[in-house]
Amino acid sequence: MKSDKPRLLVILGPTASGKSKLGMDIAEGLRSEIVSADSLQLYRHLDIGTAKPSREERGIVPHHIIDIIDPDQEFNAGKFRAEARKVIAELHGSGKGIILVGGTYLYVKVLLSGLIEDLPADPEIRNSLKKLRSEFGTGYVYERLKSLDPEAAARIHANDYVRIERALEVFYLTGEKMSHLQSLHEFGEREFEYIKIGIRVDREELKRRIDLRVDKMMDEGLVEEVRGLRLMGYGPELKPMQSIGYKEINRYIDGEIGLEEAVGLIKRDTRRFAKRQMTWLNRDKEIVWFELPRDYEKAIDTARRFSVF
RNA sequence: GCCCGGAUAGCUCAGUCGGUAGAGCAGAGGACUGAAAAUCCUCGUGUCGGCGGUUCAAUUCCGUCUCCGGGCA
Repeated sequence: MKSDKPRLLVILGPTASGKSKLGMDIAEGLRSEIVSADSLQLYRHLDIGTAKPSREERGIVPHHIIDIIDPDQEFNAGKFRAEARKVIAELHGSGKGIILVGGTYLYVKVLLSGLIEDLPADPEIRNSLKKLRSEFGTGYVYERLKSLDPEAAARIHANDYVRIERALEVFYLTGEKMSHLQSLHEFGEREFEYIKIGIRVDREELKRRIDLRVDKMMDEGLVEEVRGLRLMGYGPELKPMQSIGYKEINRYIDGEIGLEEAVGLIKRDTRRFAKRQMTWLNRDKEIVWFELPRDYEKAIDTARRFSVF
């Protein structure tokens, strides 16, 4: 029974696990294109530090949702969802295979399972909440959430300001409790057919790969890239400039730390990031796992069989 | 060779007026519904350098040995 839902091959794995290469290898010769679910590769001018696929690679296999906004533009999971659905509809319409390569699990999740509708971010509400926080402290803001939406407060830690702010924002935006809206939604949407392929890499091996990759970024001129961004007027306070690699190099440029120290911190933070990514992936029971590099051929084989179907 | 310091968690060190010990960093695990490469939570047993002695009890006091600093010859 053939459905006309778009079919997605989803490739998941921690940073530096070889997702992009695997995606490319699968796509080649399959009339497939890659949709990137990466919260940083979508910024222009952040190339080296985000390990963005090169021009040549993108010439061989078209990539989408890369280089779509400037570093000072706002982006979020909701915008990703809208953009990705649009791209996928187009690809599906022209009969192309679709490979979703995801480093940002939240983006993959909201694309595949939906998002509470009509709940955009509101900068004004956020700013006034931030003012409240700086005046009276996070605890005060948390108490407010407790009185307005105790269920949400119970699930959010008193120090997790980002989530406290969002839950309050939702309440002020809609007059409804975020906890209630979440219980209605529960990620129940199934708009696509998909298979999730997960890449597992031995911990020591991943550490080696991360170290190598960071050294390579330095050789390729990460410092120059960050200097260039600063010259273009993109300051260290911007969201993408606070991400791993950019944050540390900015501190180096501003004389806070030495270059070697910066490189060490990038490696460490990348390792920690990979662990956080794995926390998501380990919990996702839909993932079919492949140990790399050992199961490389097997992974490609499984993917092709799904795509050709 | 002599004198003075050190030797305690993977690393740097604190501490126990004698009752088998704890910080920082590193590391590990977890949460996550428009900031997500963000944000946040939890986790510290280790021959307290070896061997003797004193003591009800020694990682702690004493002796001795080993190693590492520094100084004097």
